[in-house]
Amino acid sequence: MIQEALREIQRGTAEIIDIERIEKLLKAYFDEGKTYTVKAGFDPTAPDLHLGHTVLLQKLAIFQKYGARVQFLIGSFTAMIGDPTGKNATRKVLTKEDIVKNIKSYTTQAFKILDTEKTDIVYNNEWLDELGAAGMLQLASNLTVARMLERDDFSKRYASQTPIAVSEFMYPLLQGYDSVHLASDIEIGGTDQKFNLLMGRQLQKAYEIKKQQAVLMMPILEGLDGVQKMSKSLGNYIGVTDTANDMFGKVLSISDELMWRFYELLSTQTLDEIAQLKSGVNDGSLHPKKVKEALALEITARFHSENEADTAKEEFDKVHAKSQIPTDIAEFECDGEVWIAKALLDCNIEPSTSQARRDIKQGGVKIDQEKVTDEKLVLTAGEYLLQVGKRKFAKLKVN
RNA sequence: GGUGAGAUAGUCAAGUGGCCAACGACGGCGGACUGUAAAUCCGCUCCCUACGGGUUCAGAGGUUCGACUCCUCUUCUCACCA
Repeated sequence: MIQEALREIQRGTAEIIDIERIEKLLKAYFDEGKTYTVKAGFDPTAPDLHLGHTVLLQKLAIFQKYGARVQFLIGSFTAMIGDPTGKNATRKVLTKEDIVKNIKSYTTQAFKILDTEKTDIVYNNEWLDELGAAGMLQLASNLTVARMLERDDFSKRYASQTPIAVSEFMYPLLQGYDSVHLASDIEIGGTDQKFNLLMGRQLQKAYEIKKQQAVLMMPILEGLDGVQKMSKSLGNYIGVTDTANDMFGKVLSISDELMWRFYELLSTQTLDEIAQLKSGVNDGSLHPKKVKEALALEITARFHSENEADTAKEEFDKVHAKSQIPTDIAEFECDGEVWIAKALLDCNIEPSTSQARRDIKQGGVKIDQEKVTDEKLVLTAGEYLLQVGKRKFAKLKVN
């Protein structure tokens, strides 16, 4: 029983520090029904979650299955500093209003995966506000500058002459202090959080709370490009609130290599099943596209419904496999005669008339399925279906 | 506080008086090929109803027929010293 739980917990992890402790906690749960706490911090800087976040959430859900109470920590205080992790520039600081606004949409999305009953939402400003300057100084005395600069992202930024604000140095300390206050048994986060997560262990020791959290790190999910981490600012993300169509299409657009990564980190298929799929693709008995479709269906169904996922697939096949026109197309209207380049701009499918001209020149623009060759074309009254490239569509009615 | 180096398009990075809307790389976009994949190949990549015009090289002034390139001040970054 414990072994099985451990296996599930270890799945897809990048690194676990102090696995013995996790084992003990599980044992206490199975033997005596004792619960324990797992902390995970979330930064309410953006209102939307994407699949990268759900990797963590799914792991938390596994823990809940095996007796954990999740401490869903909202970095309401630390958000005002801005976590430097993975950023190459100082993050802009949010106002309290922004944060409150983000939190609500954030938690509703998270509870699509987490068990509400076994989750405590906590805000770190509750205890960090109290800390005060003296508390801060005491906290800061636990860390040397040299050690701080060992951190990968700090040293990189330093080397590339990107500014680092002193306030950013406080971030790992405060995050670590959260673990002291909450007396967490386990904390999970991405590998990029290693420094911060370990700080929790170190501070728990320094503050003598008689326990040191185990640390579990998940790999960082790559974005659609397969290279950089999934993030909103890079625009390579699949959002939890994306429409079923978008979600399905986005999953299908990832590379075959990346697909296995997504399987490992996002699918609920067992590792054995995944291995089977993999060998099937390798010996040619399974088409990789079929496997990718199955993944896209699974993920889409998780955030919408199976019906919607199926519809998304049909829609997708219609548009791309048979190159027909999608069902839902944004519609626009305008008066009088319009120059084609301007029309494309007004319909938001081209960023400028210059770009529109270029695309026309290169044969990338179609009206009612017909390639446009004349870049001076003027649209007179009537209805048109405009298309740029393969995926940008718009309907325009000229009055 | 002192001294020195630096700031160029989405990013990195050339350019040190006219040949610069600015080499190159990456990214992005369009096309071919496909499985809306990846890889590869071709083209494009500031804006403007365009064989022309307008606005760009941190910001503000100045020198010059002419400045991304020279001078002055300002802002920001980095290094060394204190």
